[in-house]
Amino acid sequence: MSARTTATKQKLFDAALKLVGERGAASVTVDEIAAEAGVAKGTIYYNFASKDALVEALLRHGVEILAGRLRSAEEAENSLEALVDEMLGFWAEYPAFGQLLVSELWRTPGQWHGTLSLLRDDIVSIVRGQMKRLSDAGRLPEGVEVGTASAALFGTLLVIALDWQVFQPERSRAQVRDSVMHLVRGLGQAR
Amino acid sequence: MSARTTATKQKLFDAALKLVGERGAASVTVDEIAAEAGVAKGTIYYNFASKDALVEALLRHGVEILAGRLRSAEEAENSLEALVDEMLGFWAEYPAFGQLLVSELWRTPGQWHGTLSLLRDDIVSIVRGQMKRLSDAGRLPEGVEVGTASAALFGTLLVIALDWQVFQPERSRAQVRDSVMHLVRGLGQAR
DNA sequence: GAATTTGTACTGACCGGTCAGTTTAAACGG
DNA sequence: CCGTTTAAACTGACCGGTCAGTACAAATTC
Repeated sequence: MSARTTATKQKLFDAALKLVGERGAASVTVDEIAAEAGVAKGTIYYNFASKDALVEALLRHGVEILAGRLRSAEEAENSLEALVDEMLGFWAEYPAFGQLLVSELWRTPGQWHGTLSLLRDDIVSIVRGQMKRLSDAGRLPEGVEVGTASAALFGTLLVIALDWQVFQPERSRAQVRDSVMHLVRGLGQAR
Repeated sequence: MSARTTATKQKLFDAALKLVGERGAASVTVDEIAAEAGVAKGTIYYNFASKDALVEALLRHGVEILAGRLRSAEEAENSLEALVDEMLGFWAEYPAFGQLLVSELWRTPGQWHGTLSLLRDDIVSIVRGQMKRLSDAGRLPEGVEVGTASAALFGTLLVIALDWQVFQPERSRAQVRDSVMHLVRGLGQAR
């Protein structure tokens, strides 16, 4: 794939992410994405088979970035706090991706349900790794199951980030992070 | 409003909720809703000004039911646990409403953003009431703010319920409720 | 108390606009 | 050159919304 092609796809991802995140995949037109990206409509269809294929690639691309960052964060500091912090940072940086994900992830037989299930597992399994460490160290309250807890933590961080941006934008990222940390630390240090 | 009209609107709500929850408001057609409800398309436009107006009415209707239940639950047993249990029960009963809400609630300038902000406040303020009780009794960990925590709890319950239904349907409602309760009890009894 | 009017709820064929996707011929760039 | 991009016109299916007309029951009239 040439550098030129890569640049074009990146422009399309940026444009699509902005519009689709704001208004939903179904109500954004291909012409709008092309205009936002400063690219001819034909270019979209040269690079992607269809509108759906573009959105699916966007989903994969976003999750890839998130997963990469989480692994880096884990490498730098092997703790649940580091993971939470990195994740919150990601949502702050790509709020539109959070909106896209939250509105598609739990759609039962949606067109991207298969893809999204796999992508969700990518992220949740990283979180689960850290949870497992806590569990093995006996630092998880009894009655809390690792599988449920890691899925819940991922979902919770997602909605807290969205809620913060949409309904409580006056709060600083540090404030939100600290609030979440209190909860997570409480979890990690119970009993 | 006649009994006949009420029945028709109820059929329309049921049909719209099912389809819109599954596939999103934008990609469901008015003809489909009419067919699902066993009603002619014209009937929809006789009862509602537009497709958007139908969805907005649906949103209000759903939140009304939820808020009503939460207030009843509070009356029966004045505790955070009772609230959580009732809420989880509601999401279990109306999963499609959860899907609708989660995919529209955080859309920045969406067509229903104004309405949804108010509806969200209805629910969150009920939760906040219980949180405040805990806070006044000194049973909330320091550093946790009531406003943030109640919004977070509402969002968290929503996504946990959705995640359960979509990705972990093998878990029983009791299991999920108990997991959440562990977290909430932990919160309520800290320090 | 039969005939007629009125109001309300509902029907479904139809219209006009929108949008995904196609086509083509020409330009660009490495 | 060949892979990529452009610009613009075009197609056709689809969909929100309309509207003339139907159904029917309750009120009104004679």
